[in-house]
Amino acid sequence: MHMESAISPRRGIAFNPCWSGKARNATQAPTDAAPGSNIARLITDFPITHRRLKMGDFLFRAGGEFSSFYVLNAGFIRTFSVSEDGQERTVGFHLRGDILGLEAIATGTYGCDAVALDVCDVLAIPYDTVIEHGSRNPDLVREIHRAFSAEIRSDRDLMLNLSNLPADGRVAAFLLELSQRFGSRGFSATELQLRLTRQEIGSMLGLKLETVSRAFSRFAKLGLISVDLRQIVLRDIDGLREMVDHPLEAELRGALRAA
Amino acid sequence: MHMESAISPRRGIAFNPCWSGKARNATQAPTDAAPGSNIARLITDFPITHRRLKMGDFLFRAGGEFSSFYVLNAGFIRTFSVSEDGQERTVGFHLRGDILGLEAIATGTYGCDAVALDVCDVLAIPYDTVIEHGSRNPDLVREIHRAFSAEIRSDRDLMLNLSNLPADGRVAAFLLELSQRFGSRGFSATELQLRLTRQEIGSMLGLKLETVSRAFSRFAKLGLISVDLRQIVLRDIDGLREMVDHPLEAELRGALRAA
DNA sequence: GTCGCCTGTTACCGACTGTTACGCATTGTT
DNA sequence: AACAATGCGTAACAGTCGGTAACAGGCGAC
Repeated sequence: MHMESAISPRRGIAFNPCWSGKARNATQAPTDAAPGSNIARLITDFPITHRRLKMGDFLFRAGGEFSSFYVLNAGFIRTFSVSEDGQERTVGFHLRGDILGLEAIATGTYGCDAVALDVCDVLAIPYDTVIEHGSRNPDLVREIHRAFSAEIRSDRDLMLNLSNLPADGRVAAFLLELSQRFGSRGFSATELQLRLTRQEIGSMLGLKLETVSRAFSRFAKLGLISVDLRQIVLRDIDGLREMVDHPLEAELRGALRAA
Repeated sequence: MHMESAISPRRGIAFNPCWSGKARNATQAPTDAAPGSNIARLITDFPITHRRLKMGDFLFRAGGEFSSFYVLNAGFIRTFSVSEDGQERTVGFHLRGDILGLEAIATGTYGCDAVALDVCDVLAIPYDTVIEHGSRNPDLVREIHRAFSAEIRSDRDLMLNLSNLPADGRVAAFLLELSQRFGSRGFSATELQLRLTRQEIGSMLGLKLETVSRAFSRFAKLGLISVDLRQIVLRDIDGLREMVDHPLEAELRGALRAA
């Protein structure tokens, strides 16, 4: 069906261990950095299948039958759901180390679509095998719970942002969160290569693409960032934080400084 | 500290089995109805402590050390988080059968405050004991995963609503969701006793209290509901659904019918 | 009883965001 | 090379929602 990706089963796993480890943001719990890596490390004695995706391939589709969840080993994946009227709404943007498909356990079917934004390498972890291993490996169970729990946390955070911040604040928060996740995974925390269109970003933040565009333009004018299409350079992290915490003042101060 | 509630340890559990069972909404997965009940049923051979709360008591506070999660057996609980600037934002409204505290596993501390809106009876389920039991009871592990997963799902749904619906749509969706949850737990699905202030509802939906108030008034004027302070009677469920799906048309049609 | 406090309702105004439209650059196709 | 399609930036306009304020009702303290 939609499984045109290469499959490469092996014994043991080859989870890329090359993230530099130095968490840039000291306030962040280590489990947040890459929930998937710990789980992958704990699963050492049964075959894991690698799935390779090329750009545009689907890792899973909404409604598809659940049997495995996935740990993203390399590449970028966007998850989104499509409403009855055809509107596509981005749910998340995933980097190396992220876990996908956890939300499918409750109903037995995936709740959203997951599409590769780049060439990806994904570990498929069969759920039944996890359950089986869990009975003799409590650490694995704990680690899975941590991953679940972290997922709930970050969803909650996003929710609070969505419901309480104006457009500029949301966009600033989005950039900061992305920066922090990139940084903790060994990418540059200041030079962000967005793989999402304005449209996709907007649909994740509850904004229209023009609004996202305006926010980027404003930030650039205030010297907070530099924008070149999907290449964003963060120039004033504190300024962006200020934009999240006190959107109005930040706007005013920036305007004064520019004048 | 803040643990002034009565504690009554027992062997085995006495999870109130009196919900009528007939799920009113056939489209709903049974696990959604009361995730906690299944878990409670699976834990039969170790002591569970009941905690009784009176109105205003806290079940847990944000930042408090995590050791147990909780299944609400009777009563109503509101969870909320407080931002640095003192703003209080409602995270959820919980009924009998709901599980609380799952988000705490990742960091080891609770992520929000949970306060009783009424006299409550809560089962405290020590996490360590769950892990221990999980090793010989895979069904328990699965059930916990289902609860986690369902939590993520419902958070996502709420998130999509928040980011994509106008004020009226959000309020209508809130009422419908509440109706369905009340119904599936044996309460009336049409006569809702809100235990939340307009302020608290608004902070959950990303709206100001006046906006919530106005939405209620509009709905009442359109004959969709009757409002008497926190007592709401749903009079036109389909009309409310229409308000969620096509807010503009619903408003117009209603106005025409009223004229 | 009266006062103060809290919750809730309603009105008015202003700010922000969505809508629409247009222009431009890039990419890939014919 | 010309063309269409897509992504992106900008501007004018309109609609929605939040801020402020005034008022009513319930409730407890005094």
